[in-house]
Amino acid sequence: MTSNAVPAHAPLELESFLPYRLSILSNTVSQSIADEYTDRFQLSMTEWRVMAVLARFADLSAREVAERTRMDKVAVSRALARLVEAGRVDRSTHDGDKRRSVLKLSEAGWTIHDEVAPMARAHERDLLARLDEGEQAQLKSILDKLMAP
Amino acid sequence: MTSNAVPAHAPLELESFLPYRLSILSNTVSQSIADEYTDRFQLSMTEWRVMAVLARFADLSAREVAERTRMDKVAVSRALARLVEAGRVDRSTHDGDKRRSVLKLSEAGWTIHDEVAPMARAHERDLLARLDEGEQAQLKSILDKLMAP
DNA sequence: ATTTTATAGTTTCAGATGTAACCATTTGCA
DNA sequence: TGCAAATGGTTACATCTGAAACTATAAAAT
Repeated sequence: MTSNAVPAHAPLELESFLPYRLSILSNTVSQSIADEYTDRFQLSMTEWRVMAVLARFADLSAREVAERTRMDKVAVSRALARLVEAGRVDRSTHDGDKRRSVLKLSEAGWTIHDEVAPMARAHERDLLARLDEGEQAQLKSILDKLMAP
Repeated sequence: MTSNAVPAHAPLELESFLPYRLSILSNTVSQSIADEYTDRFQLSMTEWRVMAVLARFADLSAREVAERTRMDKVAVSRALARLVEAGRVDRSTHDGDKRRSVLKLSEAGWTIHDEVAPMARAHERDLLARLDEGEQAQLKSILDKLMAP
């Protein structure tokens, strides 16, 4: 009497489940980049992200760094403490608002940045080399749509 | 004398840097799914991943679960400890090899699975709804290429 | 002006994570 | 056979992480 049967379970097919695939791909890529700088510069992935944002936008506050990196403000606070301690980021106080910090890469910070950034770009290039021109454009456009607010 | 100038720093443009975009997208998607089951079932993201794999492939060993989820074997061991403790996974010992465990979802595990899996699929559907048919096929094909070994 | 509310940032605590060391069992091979 | 190397899995440790509580300052409301 199969007409009364309990509906079969419907497990996710992880191999083709988009959130799962994105997670695997993202972790693989980020980790392989991080592997190149963590040992060499004693730099964590969160610290590098903060540095990359400060390289692009100077004089941000910690909150603005958190917004741009999409990291937790606590994580940013801790990453900054280490970066300032290591002399890689200069921190001062905002003129008109003593709560806000004003952050920028130091000389030493820029030196590290200028070594790590090309490595990161090389990884991106290697990854994109698996796609032809058209596919690269498609990917960009698709990510735009998936990430639209 | 600009011909002698030091080369300008070349910061990454994070907005368009692929590894960064993948990371943001992946975290946003996975987290929004997890938000729906963590509180309701006291289930962590790693635990859910283990359950999803065991739903699809029964009688795996812990090492096989680690392979399929791409999680660390320690993370798997701990997730399994909690799942077994909570009665969501049944663990026995392999007949011919006393080192290996044999894992499967329990009744209670299946009950939870059958609530969470449709939620996860709904999220994937909502995400893919931002793309037309052609784009969905392109994305699939592009991910295949980016994730090829 | 004074009080309330909001914001920037840090600290604390409790849980999660990865690496390395570890135990038990099995396999390979002398 | 017996012993070294490999494998499945857990434990210990040190680090990292997020939520909530906290401090200091600024903005808004009365």
